[in-house]
Amino acid sequence: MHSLTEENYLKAIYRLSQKGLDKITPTALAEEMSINAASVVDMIRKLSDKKLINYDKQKGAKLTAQGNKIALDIVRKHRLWEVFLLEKLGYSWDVVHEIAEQLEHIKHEELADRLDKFLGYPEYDPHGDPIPNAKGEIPSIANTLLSEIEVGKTCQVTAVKDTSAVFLQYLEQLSIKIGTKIKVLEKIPFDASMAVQIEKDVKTTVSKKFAESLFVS
Amino acid sequence: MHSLTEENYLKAIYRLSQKGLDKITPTALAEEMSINAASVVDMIRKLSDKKLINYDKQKGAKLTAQGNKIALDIVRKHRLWEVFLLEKLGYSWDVVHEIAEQLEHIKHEELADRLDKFLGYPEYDPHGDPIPNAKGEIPSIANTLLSEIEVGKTCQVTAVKDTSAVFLQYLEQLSIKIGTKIKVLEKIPFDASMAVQIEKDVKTTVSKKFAESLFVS
DNA sequence: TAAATAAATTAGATAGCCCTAATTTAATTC
DNA sequence: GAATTAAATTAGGGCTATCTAATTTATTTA
Repeated sequence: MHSLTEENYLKAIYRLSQKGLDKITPTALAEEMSINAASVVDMIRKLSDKKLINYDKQKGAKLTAQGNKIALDIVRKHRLWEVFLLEKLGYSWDVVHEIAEQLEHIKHEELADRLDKFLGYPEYDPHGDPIPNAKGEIPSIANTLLSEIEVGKTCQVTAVKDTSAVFLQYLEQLSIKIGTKIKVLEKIPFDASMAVQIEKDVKTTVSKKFAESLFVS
Repeated sequence: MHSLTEENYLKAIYRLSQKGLDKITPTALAEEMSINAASVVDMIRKLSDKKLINYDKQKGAKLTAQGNKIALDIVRKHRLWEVFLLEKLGYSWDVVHEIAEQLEHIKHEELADRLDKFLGYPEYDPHGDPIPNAKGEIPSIANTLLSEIEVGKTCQVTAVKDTSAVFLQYLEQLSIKIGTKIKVLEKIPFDASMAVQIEKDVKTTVSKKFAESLFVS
């Protein structure tokens, strides 16, 4: 069996590789997990011994098939619980993450599947992240940023790239959620900010940072 | 903050005092928790230092007001999650306990209250145990055993005293659940077994052990 | 009450996961 | 390429929660 801590390492490795990091180094992991690099080195050895990752100083850490399966399972549970917390318990999307960080480690054979069924087999979590299905298949992921949309075009929010509470609260304030339509009215060359129209009424200006934190399609 | 382990000790102490044990000794706790008595002694010191319990070699361990509050909170969450698992995820009542053992430790300010609301403010868990409300008030508890019912009388199942999987599965097999009506047809003096009728049709004989494991009213 | 038994406690270890402070190794920069 | 800087690793601890093996203290029992 694997411990809660091991699961968190696997998840972090998964997350970093999803981010497109080609080489997952102890330092990168330490940074990601807010932990000391020396501790990471210990755990890397442990996970290697258990054949959950392969580690090579040149190539960094990579999940093995087995490690990937565990990581995906945690991610699946995390995102399902997020849906539960938001839809059933009425939590706001800036809070669900931290609770799901705990819930994702609850262990029981059928739990994920039963939860999945109860929630109606959702494909995306409240932040727009795809939920792996029981087979470990993942719906395609959004990759166009709001900042890439041309002036005059309208797009629809598919996911958030930044899931920090401050950003999510700001979105809440602007009434932006997954599915919200946004029309790009103008791009200001000076600071790459954008004038946008949110769902027929609201017009506002958002920063470069903002436009690069929202996925759209 | 208190650790998961501390919570489990507090819960065990609570459970033993609910069972009517007047003196909660290290040995009793060790037995209850399937743990070594020496470990218990250590933790008793720790919990005393934190003022969550009072310990006295003569009187044994007692929860302080603060310790009781934590224990009640865990019990509340445990029982609410059991209701969730049974009613929403369709788990059977012999399984919900072990999963709730994990879920009860999930920490978030409003979680218990939101779950409570979502479930419609249930008063009893699937085993008939009372669920403390947000104020820590507990509905009255069943205390009449099936074995105490006189011949000819009919009673109704309110709770199970024994929550082991084998017993619960046996009840399932007999179609006995909370609320089921049972009529006592005969008591056999030889071994204190009982002939009973379950809800108008089924007649069967149950052992002394069985009759002492079901609460009725 | 003395002896035997049981319970409580202490002492000393261990495993898991983390840390700081070297040290070694690799990558940059001058 | 030598010097500097950064990253990886090792060495040595710390803390929590557990254990086993004494030892001390109570409680029974003969």
